[in-house]
Amino acid sequence: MFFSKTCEYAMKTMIYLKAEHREGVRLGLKDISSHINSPEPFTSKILQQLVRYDLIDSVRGPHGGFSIKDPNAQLSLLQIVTAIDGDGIIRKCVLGLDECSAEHPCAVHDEFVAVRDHLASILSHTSVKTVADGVKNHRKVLTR
Amino acid sequence: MFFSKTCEYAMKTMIYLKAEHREGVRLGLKDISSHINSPEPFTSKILQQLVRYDLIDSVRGPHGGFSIKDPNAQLSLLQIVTAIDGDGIIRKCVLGLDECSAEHPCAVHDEFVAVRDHLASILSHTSVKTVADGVKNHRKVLTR
DNA sequence: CTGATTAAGGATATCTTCATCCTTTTCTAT
DNA sequence: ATAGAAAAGGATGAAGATATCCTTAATCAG
Repeated sequence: MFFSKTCEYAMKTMIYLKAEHREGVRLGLKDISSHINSPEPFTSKILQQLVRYDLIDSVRGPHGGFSIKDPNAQLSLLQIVTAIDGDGIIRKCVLGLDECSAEHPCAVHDEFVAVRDHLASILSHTSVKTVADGVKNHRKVLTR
Repeated sequence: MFFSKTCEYAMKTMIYLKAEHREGVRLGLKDISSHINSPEPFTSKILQQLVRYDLIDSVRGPHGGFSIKDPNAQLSLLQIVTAIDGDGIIRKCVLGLDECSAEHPCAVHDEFVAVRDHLASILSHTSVKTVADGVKNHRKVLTR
């Protein structure tokens, strides 16, 4: 409910690719969608988006597949979310007003600034690596 | 982005009705939708929902219109949100998993529990009355 | 070079959300 | 009683999100 289905699958994909990452190894569409429990053709489109956003690499043909673009870069959940859903959840007024700020606040602005800052902080401070480590250790899951 | 358009309009409607409330006075569809900047026919449907959820009263005919059901009851934003959007934003897994809990956590469960609790707390502790007072004082707005 | 494999791309289908329109019902004032 | 006003209800339309399918392009193994 926080994020679009596309964004959910994108996050799970990135976490899975990170958790399973090994130098020179690529993971195929079937592998990915089965492990994150997502519809194959739809996941294919999302993988294309992630390639265009330079978050992952792709190679066609036998032993082709997908791998995270820069395994050493520090990637946050916020980067994935903003690439797919945009920054609306962080920036847009809760009541849908075009102009809403501390100077010109909507009826509930003051009540929600803290929640949105909290969300933004969690998103920007949570790295895909950290989350992927939890999955590798089998303490956290991507399905069920 | 947090809430559906329907829910945004519903919240603005409830806040407006509360702010303008006077004993025995009703506000019409045109009045409401113009003051909260929402499409009239769509707002009409939402008003019907709010009547069914017992959040507002309606009267037909000349001098008919809408008014909040129980002006003395303490109504929170959470009650409006759950009536319209359900409790998904509070309860559903951020990654869309059916089973996700502290015992069986998804990859990002631990990172998001605090944010969701924060949101739930704000929603349940913010009363429509408090928010409507800000609008009455012209410190907060419902349009632009 | 050829065939098998896998991702990319384009067209299309389905579902939900957002939105409008028209008719019916109810209520008030005269 | 009747006419006008206003909400209720039902049918429908438009747009976006979600999802699928089929063809094309790239890559690799033999």
